[in-house]
Amino acid sequence: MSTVETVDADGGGSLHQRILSDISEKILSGAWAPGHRIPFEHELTTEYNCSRMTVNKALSQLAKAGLIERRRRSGSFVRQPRSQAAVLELHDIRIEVEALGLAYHYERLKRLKRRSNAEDRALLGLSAAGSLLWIEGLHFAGERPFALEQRLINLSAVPEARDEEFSEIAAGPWLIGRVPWSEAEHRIRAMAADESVADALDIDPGAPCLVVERRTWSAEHPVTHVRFVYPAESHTLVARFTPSQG
Amino acid sequence: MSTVETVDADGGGSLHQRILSDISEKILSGAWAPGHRIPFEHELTTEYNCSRMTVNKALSQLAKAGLIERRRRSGSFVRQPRSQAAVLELHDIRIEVEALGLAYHYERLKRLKRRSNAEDRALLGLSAAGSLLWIEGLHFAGERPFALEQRLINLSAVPEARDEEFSEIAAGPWLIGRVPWSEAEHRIRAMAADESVADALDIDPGAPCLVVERRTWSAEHPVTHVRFVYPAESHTLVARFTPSQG
DNA sequence: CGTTTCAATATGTATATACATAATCGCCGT
DNA sequence: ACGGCGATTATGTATATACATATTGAAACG
Repeated sequence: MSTVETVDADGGGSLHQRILSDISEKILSGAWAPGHRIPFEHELTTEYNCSRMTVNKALSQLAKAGLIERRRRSGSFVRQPRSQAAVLELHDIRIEVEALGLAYHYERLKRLKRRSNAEDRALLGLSAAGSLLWIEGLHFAGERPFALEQRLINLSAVPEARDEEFSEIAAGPWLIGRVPWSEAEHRIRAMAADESVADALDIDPGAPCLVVERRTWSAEHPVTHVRFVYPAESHTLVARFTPSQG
Repeated sequence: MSTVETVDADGGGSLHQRILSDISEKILSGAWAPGHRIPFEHELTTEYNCSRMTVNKALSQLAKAGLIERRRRSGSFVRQPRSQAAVLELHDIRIEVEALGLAYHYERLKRLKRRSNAEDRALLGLSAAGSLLWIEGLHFAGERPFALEQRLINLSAVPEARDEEFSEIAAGPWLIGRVPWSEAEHRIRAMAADESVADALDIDPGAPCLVVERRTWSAEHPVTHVRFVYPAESHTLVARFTPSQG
């Protein structure tokens, strides 16, 4: 018979995900040491009561990620470990500037309340529409622009922000004092300044800039997405690493 | 009829690989700009004359790598920051490139043994003079330069490197297999490409680049200082954080 | 006029199947 | 004892199919 039983239906994630995380867990916890042969595909097929394709996809992904190594006719093996983990502080621009011995001040450029569009939702990681706050501001070191800030605030998560003008105080410090964040993600890249950025930062269009974008969650709720644009000369990020176990 | 026609049989790689690399290429070359909707699965199915599963697997992998974003009912789109989703790990460029479905290869440009000068010692954090190795090489994604590597190796800490040519293997993987590192420091910034960098990476002078510098120690001894220069489009760093206690 | 409902559509995930390919094991003949 | 060769086995890659799910756009409704 050719009926397809869809097994899923558990509250959690997909079977694919479960296999992935189960095996990753065993490897990262050390339960399966490097060199250990993990069960054959057909054994996992039995264990998870699923097809070989499903197991195969999960194992292929682990192989691509470098966690395991696959050998025909022999099976799949736990690879020698790589290290990871970063420590890079949530940077407060005021502190950075003052550490340079310069006077800090902040200036709001724009403030706009509106309903979220698809792009906003992608940036914030929102699933449903809702209202949000869009804020643009400039951080100064002495008389020179130091960084441009462009920020989205999810008003469903932080309704109090609706009444804030953010004309004197930057949204970052304001949020930190109010919303306990549980997680953040940074994306760091280089970019050429476009017209409006160049104008705000008082640099030439096309000049290289460092862009740091941060998304913050509080208990699973997206809170804010902020983009800092620094002229290339004004900023270097520093991060220190130590290898995680062996 | 239920016969399965195996189409493969071309001298090159698999169909999966071909789809992956075709699309990666179009995106990295800029032919498909951010926001552009790439063809629907069923269209690619026709173009490559294959099943939806095959296309789906390739697109899913690109989504995981961060190159595209998939939206139900709407299609798949080129993402804003051309990125790959590897966390700011000890980044192995080969793995990054291969995750995009592109062929990786490395090419050594220069190799020089010399006594350290003041600048070298500053970069490595050395107090006394000594001999070191200066290596410059290019990492390729397909035919396109992906990153320029400039490296100093402290020969007092790694004397075995004296006899290595590093013409085929990059120094990174070589060192990892040999020297247990205990600490590393990263500096990240943006920079305009100068003449020589632009020439090596095949971009315009003045184009924005992301620069990642890493200094590595092994038991208090400086081992190596390496600088990776990425064209702005080819790379985004991603880092995740959770607050250290509260 | 706004809202609710519903069908169409594209992706997400799973199944069963088929055949290719690489590596290994064991048999066999010299 | 040794070298070669074929059978076995595990993974690699593709097909066709089935149904779930999210989102959009248009029709129906109050």
